[in-house]
Amino acid sequence: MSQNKGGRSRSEGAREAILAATRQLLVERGYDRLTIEGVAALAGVGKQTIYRWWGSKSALVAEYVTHDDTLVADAGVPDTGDLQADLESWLEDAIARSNSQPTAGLLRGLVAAAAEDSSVAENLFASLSGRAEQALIARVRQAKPVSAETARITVAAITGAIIYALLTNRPLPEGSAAVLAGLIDGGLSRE
Amino acid sequence: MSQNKGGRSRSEGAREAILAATRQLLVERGYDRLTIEGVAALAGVGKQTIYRWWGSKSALVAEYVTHDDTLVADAGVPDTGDLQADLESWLEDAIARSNSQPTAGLLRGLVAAAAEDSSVAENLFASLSGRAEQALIARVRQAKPVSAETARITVAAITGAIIYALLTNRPLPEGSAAVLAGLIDGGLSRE
Amino acid sequence: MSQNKGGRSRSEGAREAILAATRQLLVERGYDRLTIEGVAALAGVGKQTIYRWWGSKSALVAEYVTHDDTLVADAGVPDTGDLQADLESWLEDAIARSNSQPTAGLLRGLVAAAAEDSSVAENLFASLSGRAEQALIARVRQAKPVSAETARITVAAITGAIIYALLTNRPLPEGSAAVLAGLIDGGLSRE
Amino acid sequence: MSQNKGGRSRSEGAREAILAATRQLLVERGYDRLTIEGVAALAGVGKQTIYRWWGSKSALVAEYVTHDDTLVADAGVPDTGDLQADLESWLEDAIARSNSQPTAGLLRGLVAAAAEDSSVAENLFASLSGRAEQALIARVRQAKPVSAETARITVAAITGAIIYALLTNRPLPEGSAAVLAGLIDGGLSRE
DNA sequence: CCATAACCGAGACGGTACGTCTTGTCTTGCC
DNA sequence: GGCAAGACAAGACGTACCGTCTCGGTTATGG
Repeated sequence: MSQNKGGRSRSEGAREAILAATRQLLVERGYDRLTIEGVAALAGVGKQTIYRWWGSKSALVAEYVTHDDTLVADAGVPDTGDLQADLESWLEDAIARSNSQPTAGLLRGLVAAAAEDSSVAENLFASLSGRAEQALIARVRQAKPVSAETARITVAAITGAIIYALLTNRPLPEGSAAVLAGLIDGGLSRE
Repeated sequence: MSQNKGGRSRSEGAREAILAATRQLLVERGYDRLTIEGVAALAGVGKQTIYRWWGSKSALVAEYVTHDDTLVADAGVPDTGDLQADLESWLEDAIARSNSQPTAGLLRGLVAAAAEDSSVAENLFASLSGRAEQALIARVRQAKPVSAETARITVAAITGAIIYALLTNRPLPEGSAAVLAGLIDGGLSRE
Repeated sequence: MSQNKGGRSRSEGAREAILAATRQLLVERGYDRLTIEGVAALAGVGKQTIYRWWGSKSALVAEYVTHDDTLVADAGVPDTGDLQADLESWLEDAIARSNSQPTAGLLRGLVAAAAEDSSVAENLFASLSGRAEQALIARVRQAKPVSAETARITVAAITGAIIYALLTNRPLPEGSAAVLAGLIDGGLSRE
Repeated sequence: MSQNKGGRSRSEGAREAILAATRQLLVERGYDRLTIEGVAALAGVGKQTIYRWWGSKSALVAEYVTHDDTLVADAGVPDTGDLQADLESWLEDAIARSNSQPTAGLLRGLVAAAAEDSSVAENLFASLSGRAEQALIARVRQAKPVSAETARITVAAITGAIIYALLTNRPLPEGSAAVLAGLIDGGLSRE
């Protein structure tokens, strides 16, 4: 039932080998020095198999992004009743993850890919911050009487701080989670 | 004294034509579809003239970034005594600039370049937010009794919000400047 | 059995187009102004297709030489019993061929190629005079009691006279075939 | 008096350094891998100095040829009264010279240059065999009642045999001088 | 149970761009 | 004005990948 008429089924092994090779080369070489030929060779696969199912480098990266669960290990924001503490612990985790190699290099490659190709951007942010973003926004609005838009901008500032640190190669220091959490808690209280 | 020993002097006209062509192609095609051959052809210049002085695509973009004054038209933060109002008007301007075409496309290309190459990142953020960043940090610390590090993180959150909006193709809405300015004013008052 | 393992077979059409383009450009521009890019463009072929199979300009010319049958239209020396007459008619033909355009220009190009690259020399002389040389030597030794070496030198003198005329741009005049044939017949009778 | 108006005279040192460098590179790399830049660098000279006086690679080689006396060390054919013996000793010398390194490589380069460029051919053969050719022709006609044309063709055969050996990388063996001399003596006696 | 059809690895194809090398011209400053 | 130095526009070099197109071979139905 997986295909219309006769014919061999798509190879799941090839698909996984390709996505794994994509990840490895993205880490090792970055987005624009990532080549389809390199992926094919590393995955032990013909180029045509890649072009058959993905069609372009960006489509490949776009799918890789939604497929790798380790990028957003824990999307859920804890709820102990203390917004400040919950935000802080979630941020602590997110910042630590974005600072550790090889994740940092991988993320930089993905940001490059997102900047070059809007479909990658779509998937990256849906997957990376998207789920967390919704949770964060809901959590914030639960505690503070603010509009959805205001909450969204606020959350963008937090996510943006992490990306900005990544791009400028200046990792966020120890107490950053507290500062950023305080930004929300204090900043929004006035509205 | 224009050069050490014998030999023709470097052509200033060629240098300017190359940087102008770099800008144009960055806007039109983005960073990874920007080619040295394309720049050379558009600038009416031999490829060797580019490689003699820059050596790589990223070096070319890195210099373009520091050379283009229109990227950071007004780096100075106004000082009327009212921090909230000053931040808001400065942000209004910065957000408007990052939203207008073709600047938005150009910035996306530059973010891609920065993500791929750390020397571009260095120059881009030194030039783009660097000067403003220092001014903002100083301004904030003048009004609030916070550490330099805290101020830096806070400013990163604001800058990051703009970049995040750019990357996700979701322009910041009207009232964003006020929200972001309020973030600082309210968020830091608790420290 | 057209190839070892998987993969598309070599294109015979491309191979022929490349050799034809080589010939045309050799005639039009000579050996050192013959470019691989020019051959590729004229043949409607990617450069890599040339480099895949030949690897250098000289290898290309070397194969062209063994491939073009018109260079040595008739390698056979007639045998009417009269050595002098047979040599003369064979020489008449060879000289006429080397004097006619565009063959003369082509031969000059090939001599240049042979002088630059010993593998071209190998193939050129194997193909051009090689077969004829063996026939001539055999024919001479059949009529005259001389050593193989002596016969070889004598034949080299005849071939050399034609090449020398070509190089110096001084075509051999009418009666040359008779003079050269007489050289053998008379010159060797003394041994 | 060496120039029209004011200004520095042409540097004889530069001229000689250039021709010496031309010779060296011709031996080391052959004609088509000889570059003007290489000559300029080796001679310690600006490129313009070469272009000012010669204008092209072939002109440079063409002048080098007429300038190097070692190419035709002894142009005179001895005259002891015995034509066969005189020819033989002259040929012995010529063959030995064409077989010895680095002269052989140099000659191959020059033949390549001659095949590519008719002005080089002109000078090469005027210089190389020209003087000797006239002497040989005169000497032969003094002994044999043949036309100038016949003598010229005969001499071409001898010169050609040496060039042919050079091009095919098959050095003429020991007794070759005698065979070639005999060719003339015997071959022409019938006329 | 075997023909048909879509998959697979491999790799040649026509192309584009790479970064380097050389050409012939043109400054530049010293002699 | 000659000269060494060297920047310039142009364009070929040989290599790396692009995305497409065969090749032979391998699963999978479905007639």
